Amino acid sequence: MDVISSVRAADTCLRILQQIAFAEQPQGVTQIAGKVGIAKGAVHKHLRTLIDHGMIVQDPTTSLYRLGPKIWLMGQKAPDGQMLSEIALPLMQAVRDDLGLAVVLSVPTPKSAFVLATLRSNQPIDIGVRPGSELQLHSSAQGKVFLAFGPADLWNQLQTPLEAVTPRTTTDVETLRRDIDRIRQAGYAVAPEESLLGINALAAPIFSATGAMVGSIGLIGSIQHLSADATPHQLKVLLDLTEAISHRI
Amino acid sequence: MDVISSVRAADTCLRILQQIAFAEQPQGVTQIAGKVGIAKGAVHKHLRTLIDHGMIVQDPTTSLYRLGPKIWLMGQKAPDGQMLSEIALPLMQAVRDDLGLAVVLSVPTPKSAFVLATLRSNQPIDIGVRPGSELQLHSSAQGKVFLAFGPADLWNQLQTPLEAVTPRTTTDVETLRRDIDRIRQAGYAVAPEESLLGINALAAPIFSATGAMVGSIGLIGSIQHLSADATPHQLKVLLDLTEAISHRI
DNA sequence: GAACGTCGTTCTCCATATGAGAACAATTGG
DNA sequence: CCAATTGTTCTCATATGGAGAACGACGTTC
Repeated sequence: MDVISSVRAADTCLRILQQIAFAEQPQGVTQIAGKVGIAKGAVHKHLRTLIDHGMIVQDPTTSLYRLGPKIWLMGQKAPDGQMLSEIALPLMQAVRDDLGLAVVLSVPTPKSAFVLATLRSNQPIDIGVRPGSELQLHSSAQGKVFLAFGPADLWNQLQTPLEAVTPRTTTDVETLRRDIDRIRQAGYAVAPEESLLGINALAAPIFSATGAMVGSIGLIGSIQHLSADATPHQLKVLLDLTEAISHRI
Repeated sequence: MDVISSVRAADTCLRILQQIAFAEQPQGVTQIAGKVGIAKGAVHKHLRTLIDHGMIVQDPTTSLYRLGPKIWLMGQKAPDGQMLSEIALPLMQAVRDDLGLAVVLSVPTPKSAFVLATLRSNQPIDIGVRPGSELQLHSSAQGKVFLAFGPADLWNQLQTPLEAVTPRTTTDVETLRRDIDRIRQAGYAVAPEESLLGINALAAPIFSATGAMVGSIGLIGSIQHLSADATPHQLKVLLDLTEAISHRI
């Protein structure tokens, strides 16, 4: 029962680490145990391990846990993020100001689209995506971009049956495949209300100099501002943006 | 035999992650297995787990492993590093240019002094410390600063018997205790040839606004440039630096 | 101030996940 | 073409991780 396995305890450890990393505030043992779904005692052992490595620290007064210095240094050494978001963010900003839509930068993981940086829309009712979120491959515009332009084995990572996140999510594999083919031809993806009713997304890929897909930009907006058929202006701005970023990498 | 335990597999996982993070180049399975000291097969399982979480990525062409985007984002969210090194680095730079010695910023972990950032000396033969290194508490100037000014339980974390890194390392606990007392009074530590023969270090603590010790600055140089009795000028520059940093946190 | 609720921490114990080691597959270089 | 590297997968005995309960330390409430 070991076949093609990963390490359970390590998985738990990383889930705990993520929980702490992407929480708004320092977390307590009970809180973490609840979210990760394992016993308090076990979580405590993991936290001790993480502390021993300097990955997290425990506030001496509140006894809550937060990220430690080693994580920061490791982050400095991660190659892609730095470049992508230093190059991409200024350009994204211009697009957000032009269109008034939320702009999202994400990169592919083996099973999702990982949100690296976001700019919230500047509308009164603003829409945003939390950095650190992972968007499903089949129910988001950025995910579908990755399926269309990413490595072939991404397709195999798809969890079937496809989860119906909303009534408008594509759950039929064959339909999805045709959608992906269309996206590959068009060079961009739309996902009207596939992740959340009332919300639409438009996304296009970013390529490195070697031609490999390294990420994507997504525009997010309510169906009022971003219809299922994107306006030519929105499309042009998006594709100009992704091309500009691709060009500078 | 569980008592006061941590999680072995998680420990292994984090050691592997560090190995990848602080290596100069992308690492292969065999290389990692060698350095971490566990079987290749086991390492492979851990790497798969880390990939599943987006912590690392495997280069498709070379099949080597390097840090992934999630680490970068987590690094952005780590609170202390950002502040410390944004505030400290410019001030450190001035000191390096003034004295020509290597300047090291480190923070305490439960069992070591963790090197966050360094400026190498600008001499022809330059001396430096790798960021990500962990200096022992008893055999380095910065470690002794932490013992003197840090939380009391750091002292209990000391591995006895004390390892004799060099012939001049203090290995007697009582001698070390007296040394620490002296450091606490003087406000700075020296560690002539205690880590490496021919090399001396001078260090002083950084305090937060609440009076807690949050890190230290170390000056590193050959015994020619930095003698066991530091010059008044060197001492003044160091203490001015740590005070300036403490003041701005 | 006593009884309560909640927190972080520690303990015991058993099903089981883990890591050693060997074998396999896939490259690479001589 | 063989030899010597890699990265990957497999099997299996045994160490180990997680459930659950109990503990000690706070803070709150009546």
